[in-house]
Amino acid sequence: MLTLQSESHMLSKSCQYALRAVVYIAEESSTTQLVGAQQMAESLQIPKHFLSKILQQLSRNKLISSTKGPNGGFYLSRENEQVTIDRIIEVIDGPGLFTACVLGLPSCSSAHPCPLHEQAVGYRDGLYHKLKNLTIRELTLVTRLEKKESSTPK
Amino acid sequence: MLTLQSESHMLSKSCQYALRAVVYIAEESSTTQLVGAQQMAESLQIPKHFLSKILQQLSRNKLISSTKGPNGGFYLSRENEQVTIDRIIEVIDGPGLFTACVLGLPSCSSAHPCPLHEQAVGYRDGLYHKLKNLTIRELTLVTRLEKKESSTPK
DNA sequence: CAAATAAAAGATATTAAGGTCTTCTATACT
DNA sequence: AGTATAGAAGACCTTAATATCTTTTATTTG
Repeated sequence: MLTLQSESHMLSKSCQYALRAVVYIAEESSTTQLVGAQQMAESLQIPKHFLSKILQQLSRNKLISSTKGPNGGFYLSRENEQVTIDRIIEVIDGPGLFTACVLGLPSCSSAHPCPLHEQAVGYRDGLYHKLKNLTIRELTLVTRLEKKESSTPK
Repeated sequence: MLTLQSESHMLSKSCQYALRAVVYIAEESSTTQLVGAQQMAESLQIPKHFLSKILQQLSRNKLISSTKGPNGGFYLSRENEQVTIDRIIEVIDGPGLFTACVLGLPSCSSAHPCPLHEQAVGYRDGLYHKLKNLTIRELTLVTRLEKKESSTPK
């Protein structure tokens, strides 16, 4: 474990940033009060310009909304709030995570499964199904609920 | 989806190679007939020297065995056959995949869950449990079974 | 013991992800 | 209209993963 080590993390850093940013936008912004990339980068401890790129990409793909100029920033439209988490992952990391073979075999499929196919697919499809039905808005509600619970004295 | 794209794959390429190699060794080698890195690289279509490094790392960590010299190569000892798949992933990619937060938050835990914690942990732990109880030997048996099934005429 | 073989080791190259900086453009407000 | 603000865009740099090449060491076999 000296030289070789990838620290595989399932989602790329870009994608992790994207998800954290979207949650932040959902929580901190409203149609009257937008949230800037600057502020977001500081609060989330993400390099500003790198975050900007990610936000732009999400914006271009209509997953979040933005306005330029003074008091500009990012926010979620009604439509954006219904965007599901799998879409964000798909836009940033591509569809590979939920479709590609765990062993990277192009020929692997349910008809010609690799040795790990069955083990992996169950896990993957389950998560995919949840994420496909989990909207940005719902995700923040979950968070608020969890926060409330964890602040309850035991 | 133009410039930014990570093609996240859950397991690093090194790790995918490692798993494919281990399966290959389990299937093709015996205590009398070892399998060389050369042959393995050709059969599995993996860069030879890169594969060698991975095999060395597995060998150093006692997950596979090797002997040098003519007719040398890699094989699985009795102990190696009982090695579980999670160990291979751990040695190559580190323990992160099964412990780190999906969003990359260091503070995330079941006590202080991130918004995706519950969604991710259930499936992750499920897969981990399976891999932790799946030995190299068992994995090849699964493969053989699947091959047999897929060769059965419908 | 010499020659051949094959893994081990390590230096080096390539590529892609991650991160930074500068310039440009749209918008709001005076 | 002019100026300040903040996102958009793109060039550029750094680091880590991936890949290649060369040398060394251990082992077998004649």
